[in-house]
Parts: sequence; structure tokens; C-alpha cells
Amino acid sequence: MLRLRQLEALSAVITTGSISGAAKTLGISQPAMSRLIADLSKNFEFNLFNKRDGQLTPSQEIQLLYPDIERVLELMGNIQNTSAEINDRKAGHLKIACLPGFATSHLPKVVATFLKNRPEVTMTIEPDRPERILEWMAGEQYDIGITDGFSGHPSVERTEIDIRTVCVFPQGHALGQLKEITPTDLINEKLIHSRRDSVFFQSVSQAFQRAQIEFKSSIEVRQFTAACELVSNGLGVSILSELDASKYVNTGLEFRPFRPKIPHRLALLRPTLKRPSMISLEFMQLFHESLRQYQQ
Amino acid sequence: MLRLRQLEALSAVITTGSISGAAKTLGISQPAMSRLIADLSKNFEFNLFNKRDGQLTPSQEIQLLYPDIERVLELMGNIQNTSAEINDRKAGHLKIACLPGFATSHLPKVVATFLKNRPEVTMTIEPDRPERILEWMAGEQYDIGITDGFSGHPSVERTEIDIRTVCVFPQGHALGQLKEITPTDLINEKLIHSRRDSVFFQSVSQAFQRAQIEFKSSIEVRQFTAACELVSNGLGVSILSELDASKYVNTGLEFRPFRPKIPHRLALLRPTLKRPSMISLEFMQLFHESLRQYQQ
DNA sequence: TCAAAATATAACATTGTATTATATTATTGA
DNA sequence: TCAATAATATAATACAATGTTATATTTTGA
Repeated sequence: MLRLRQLEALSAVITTGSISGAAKTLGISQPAMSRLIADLSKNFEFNLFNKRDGQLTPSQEIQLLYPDIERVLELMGNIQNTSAEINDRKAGHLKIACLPGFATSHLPKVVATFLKNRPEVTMTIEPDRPERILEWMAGEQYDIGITDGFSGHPSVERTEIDIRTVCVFPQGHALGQLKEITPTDLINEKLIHSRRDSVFFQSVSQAFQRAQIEFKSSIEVRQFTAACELVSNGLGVSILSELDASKYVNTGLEFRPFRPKIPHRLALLRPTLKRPSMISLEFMQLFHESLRQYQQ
Repeated sequence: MLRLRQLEALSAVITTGSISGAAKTLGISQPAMSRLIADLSKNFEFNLFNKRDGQLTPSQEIQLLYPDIERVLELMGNIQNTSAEINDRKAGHLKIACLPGFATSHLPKVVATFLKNRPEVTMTIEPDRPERILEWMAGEQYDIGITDGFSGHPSVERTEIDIRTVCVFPQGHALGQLKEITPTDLINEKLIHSRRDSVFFQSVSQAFQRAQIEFKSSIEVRQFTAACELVSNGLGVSILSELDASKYVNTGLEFRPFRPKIPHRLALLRPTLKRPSMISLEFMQLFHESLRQYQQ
């Protein structure tokens, strides 16, 4: 049976041109090297070297095999290195499924920070609708999912993060005078809001009911970016997470905390059964930390 | 230290999906396989498999390493196979330096026969002048040299082959009446011949001297192919080896043995110091045999 | 829940890989 | 040419890798 150690020995002899030199480069004794080469010679039944003025040069047969032999040794080195990098959390691949809003705003910054010290890590980021994300997580297609209004699934483990809710309005609007904004303050405002079937919309709508203020729906949008664009064009005001709102500051918008406190609940997901890789745990931690400043 | 056996074990577990299945495919006991995997797991400090409904599936980290691992195993197999083929004389590479005449006429047939049963053997055939061939052989650039008029060199070993000499003339020429041709028969013929400084020319010229017949030089050529072309165009007759002449039969030429017997001496060369590969010895033998029918 | 299957652990044999000590073979320079 | 020296091979031996069988433990599925 051909052994890896024999090939290492062969390679060392070819590069040094002698048994004793090869022994030195591999850091073993000369007799050990002698035997490795003798064993290999028995294995390959042809002669390995020609002796020419004191130098061992590879035989034609060995020259034929040499490229493959070197490749094997190189690949073994690669495997070792990569495994070390995986343990240093510097290599690996991460598949993240998230809401489209995240893919374009908050996530890229977190990813950039994460990859800065992990040059060998690669990532896949797939933005899609919440139902699709859930499906993918349950099917273990992705390592991490980021969504909102998640109500649980047996094969998906979640970490929930409550983000502060704010009211956004165009710069210079009268609401800017207030410290906090309640439904009562919005009595004459047109509201731009997310889908009516979303958990978050229902919480907001309840708050208005309790305050006995009519919720004046103006436009229903699917993404907070659209809402912010509309608000900055003076088409109304909106109630959304501070995380989303903060991306639109400096583009003609202002925001103030909304009262009563309604959390915008994000969910960080991972498949329950699939053992998470170290980098995926690290990423989840970093992502969680990145939201701390917006957390309720 | 990462061991090859561990990678074989890993690959078997990945393909079978279980430890015991992998043990079966490698033909070892289940505890042996258990230990190989445990050792590898200790080596790679991350987890190797996820268990999912009784099946072991490779972890993300292993998936990252798997292509290289498979490649290593494949290459080891290749090396084994190729070494076996070398021993069956079915693989290798042969470098042959020869006179241009050989490269275009006799050699291709021999090469074709040789390669028929040795599909993995590759060859380099380099045609050049005799001095260059000698130089290459002495410098161990080539395995085999084929030349003529070789007078010896300390680092080149030769096998000499004497080829019968014939006189070629155009079809229908009066010489066709004779069984053998002597210098006397050529008294009125114009002669097309090789270089005056060649060993062979000097032998022929001596034969004419002894017969006291003038050698009527018409054209001096460097290659027998040129001589044959000229002869078939009626520009004279020529004296050359039967080997060369036989290639030009059926193209308007005839030949008869030339007397006195003058051998056209070919030399099969190989470097003295360089240990010959098995295929080069086999090729030399086949080449020698292929000339038997023309041998004096 | 319980029997069967899969896997892990223990005790031990064999072989690969190294060691040191020593013999043999090449190389080299007076 | 021959002795000194370097290179390599062989022998005796230690220890780790790799296998075995026997047995315990865990998982799986009816």
C-alpha cells in the first residue's frame, strides 16, 4: 500500500538530491529516510533514482509520477491550513436569508465588519418574503434567517429582538416640536403603513383604537424604504422601527419615539436540527450586538 | 498530524452515511472505523457530521474541505494506477533522437506497433543531424538515438545493425536483368550518392576502386529520399541500404543486391550512465527486430 | 417501551515510523 | 592508489497507527 509518508520522503529526496539531506529537511534521522525510500521502492517496482556524480536524480518513471505526487502533498497542506482557518473562524461559508429591507440597509454594514477579520469566509445573502425565509430555514437551506413577525416553527429556533418604534415625518413638520409622539398627536395626519396583515400593523392599529383615534390609512406599502420615501415627499407620516428610520435620517426626515411603546419584533432564526457552525454563531452574535443601540 | 487513512474513512462515511456502512466499504471492522473518525474529529477540532434521521451528513466545515479531500484520494489512486502501468510497461515517456530519414519512413511503423499495446505511453521524436544526435545522447537529453556512421563516444552505448546494401534504378532499366549488381555493371551509369565524408560513401567508393571502375558522381544528396526521387526520375542510379530502398518500391523503382557486400551500419544509441527505463529497453528490442529482415 | 441496530470503548496484535548504534559503500583529495 | 570522509544501508528496538474481537452504550423505529 502506497503511503503518504513515502511520498513526502520521495519529494524531499528529489528536492535535496540526497537521502541524508532529505532526512534533514523532514527532521528525521537518515536511517528512517533510507527505509521510507526503500519501502517506496519496493512499492513502485521500478527504480526511483539515478546516481550521477553523487547526486540522486529522479528516474524517468518518477518524473512521470512527480506532478501528481506534488499535487497530493500540496492538497494535504491545503486541507490542514483550511481546517486551521476554520478553527480560527477565518474560513467557512455562511448562507443568510433575510427580508429585502435588511439586505440593502443594515446587513451590509454588519457583513463588512464580520468579513474584515475573516478574509477566507464567503457568504450567500438571499433576500425574500418572510414565508419563503421560513420555508428555507425549516428545509435547512440556510444557516441564518432574519425576519419579523415570526410566530414559531418546530424545526426553527429563534432569537427575538425588540426594536424601538418611532414616528417619522418630513423635516420641518410641526411634530418636530414634540419629544414623543402618541396617536393623539397624529389625529390629523395621513398614515403610510406596512401590510394590514402584519403583526406590527395590528399592534399599531390597536394603540390607535385604545386612544380612540381614527387610524387614517393613506398608503399601504410593503417595505419601509418605500414608506420613508413617501414620507420625505410629504405624503404623510409613518410609524416604524427606529432601525429602519435611522437609515433615512439626513434625507429630509425626522423621527421621534412613538408612545405607547410598541416593539417592532425581529426574529433571528436558525435550523434547530442542524448543528450551527462556529462562524454562524459568531455572526448571529455580532448581528445581535449591532442592533443593541436600537433595542427596546 | 492529518493522516490519509482518516480521509479515506471520512470519504467512506460521507458516501455511505453511517460508520458501520463505511467500515463495510473499506473492509474493516466498525470499531476501527469509529476510531479513525474519532481521531480525525480530534484533528479537525470542529464537528464533522450532523445526525439527521439516522443518517450522518457532513457538516458545513467538512463540505468546505470535501472537494480537496476527494481530489487527494483520487490522485493517490492515480499514482498507484500509473505505477502499476509503468510496471506493465503500459505507461511512460520515451524520447528518441534520430536521423530525419527514420522519422519519416521506418520509425513511424515501429512506433505505431509499440504504442498499440501501450496506450499510456507517450513519445518525443526529434529528427536531426548525426552530430546533434550524438550531442543529445551524451547529454542524456534523449533515451534512444538512431543514427549511422557512429564512431563511438565514452558516455554513449551503441548497438550496431548492418543493413544489406542494394543498387536502385528506374523501373524497366537494363540492370533489372541482373540478379546482383557489381561496380562493373555500373560502368556507364551516373551515380547519385550520399555525402562524400560519410563512412558509407567511402566504403562504396573503395569497392569501385578495387574493381578499377571509375565512380561517376552525378549528384550528392543528404537524404536517401532525395536520392530515390532522383533515381525514379531517371537521373541516375544509387547505392543505398535495402531498408531505405524498400520504402520506394512501387514508386517507379527497382533494386538488386549490390556486391561486394558492403554493410550500411546503423547505430542504436543510449546514454551509458542513465539507467534505461523498461519501456526504452523494450522499444530498442522491438526496433532491432523490425530491422531483422533487412539485416546482413 | 423495548428489541434491534448503530456506535463507542476496552484490551490487545500487528505494522508503520521513528530512534540509536553500527556496518557498508562511494567520493574525494593527498 | 589509498586512506579519510561522507553517504547510505542494516540491526535492534521503542512507540504510535491501525487493525482485531469482545462488550458496553446509545439511537432508532415498530
